[in-house]
Amino acid sequence: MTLTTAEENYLKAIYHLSDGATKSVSTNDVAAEMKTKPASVSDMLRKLGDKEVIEYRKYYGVNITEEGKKLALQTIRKHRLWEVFLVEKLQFAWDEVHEVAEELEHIQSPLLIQRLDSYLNFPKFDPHGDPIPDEYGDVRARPRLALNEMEVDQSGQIVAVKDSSAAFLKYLDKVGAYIGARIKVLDKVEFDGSMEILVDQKKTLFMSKDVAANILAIQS
Amino acid sequence: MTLTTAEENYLKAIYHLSDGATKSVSTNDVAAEMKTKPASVSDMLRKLGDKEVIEYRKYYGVNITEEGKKLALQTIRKHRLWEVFLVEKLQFAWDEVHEVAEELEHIQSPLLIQRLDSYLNFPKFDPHGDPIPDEYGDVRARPRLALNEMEVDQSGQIVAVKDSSAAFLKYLDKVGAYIGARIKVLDKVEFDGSMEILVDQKKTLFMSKDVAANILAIQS
DNA sequence: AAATATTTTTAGCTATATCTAAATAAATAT
DNA sequence: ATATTTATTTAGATATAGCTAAAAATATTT
Repeated sequence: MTLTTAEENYLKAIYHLSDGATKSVSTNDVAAEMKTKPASVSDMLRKLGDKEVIEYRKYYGVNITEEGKKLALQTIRKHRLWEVFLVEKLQFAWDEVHEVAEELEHIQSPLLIQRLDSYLNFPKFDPHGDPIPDEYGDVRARPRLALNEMEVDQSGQIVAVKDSSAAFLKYLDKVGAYIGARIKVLDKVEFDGSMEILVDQKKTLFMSKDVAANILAIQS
Repeated sequence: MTLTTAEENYLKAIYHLSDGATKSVSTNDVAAEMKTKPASVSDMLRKLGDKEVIEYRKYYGVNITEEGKKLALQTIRKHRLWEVFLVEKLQFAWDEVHEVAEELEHIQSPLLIQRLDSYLNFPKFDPHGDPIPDEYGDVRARPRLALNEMEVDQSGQIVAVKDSSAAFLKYLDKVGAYIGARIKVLDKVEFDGSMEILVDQKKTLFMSKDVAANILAIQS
């Protein structure tokens, strides 16, 4: 099953709106997400239904099929790998990558994606901390938890931030925390919830509970 | 002036067919190059004429304009930079890059190309030895000459091969010659035209006139 | 210079992806 | 349970990019 660029974009939107293929999605929601008119969406849903990537019952919204989920995850995989490339290799900022990745994700070449993945050292998360599905569409999305929820002696890796304001990112950069950093909780003060964190097995970092609550990590 | 992907491809074809904007090009030639029908080409020529990237006189073929030349060179620049990326960074083979680069060249992001250029260290030639235009469309295509036309003590850089058969490429690889290699002519035997070449200031290479005639270099 | 051949264009059709306006189905309120 | 509102679909346009078949212009032969 091959999809056009437009179909791929719609399918991706439906996948996102359906919260990873669980709930069903309305025509209006898709129109809002895609910034098109409901009439255009109806048309596209019929097409995607014919291709059996969604289950479409007129007037009752759509559910993504297993096949559709697989295709959507492939597109998401490509998008996120390109984001990693743009940030790590071409020095793009977090907020500059989305639009370009939106174009790059539609390049058709399995070899290209395979090689890119390898070149980037098989990253598991994109620069925003979102997980990158593997080539079979599996997302090994280990549950993310805020740093303040971790216990003393637990180790993990920073994968995202809740607050992505310039001020907060600047602060993180200054203290040497970053997406991908390996961390370990050295101490947790019961009184105010502030924490002592070991970063990359060398730097020690003190942070308030407020800061810790805005940093997301996976346990390892 | 912005062009669609299809328009960009036609313009590139016209640029190539017109031998770098000199001669005029017929509808049939464009149709052959683009693998479409002359009727489709007529339509497209009218559009490109309206956008003033070509000068179109019905029944008399087209000439590319200065504006069109600039745009075509930008597309060519992007194509060739991506080819360098695919070969140097993602280990693609020479003959695997064209189709993917054909897709990548249409990504619209000046920043992306600027950064890619810098990341690749401002290459002047693509993996086939074709020159990469700069961001103003200037092609500093220093004249290429066959190795056997160079004189003793002259230095240069290998930029292309005439014979790109697998056998010849294999041979070159084996003896340590490659696109981009810096070379110097150490000796030239008058009797049979065979040559002694210094490669990258370390390896010395003996080659027959036949081989030398199939290697293209620029002088430095 | 007229006839023939070739090239190019036009006219009309198809498919994708969008739109607006009108019609219809479903959901909500009275 | 009927009326009203909201959501969705259908019908009929538009633009791009392709096609075939027929018409027209140019080029080549005789």
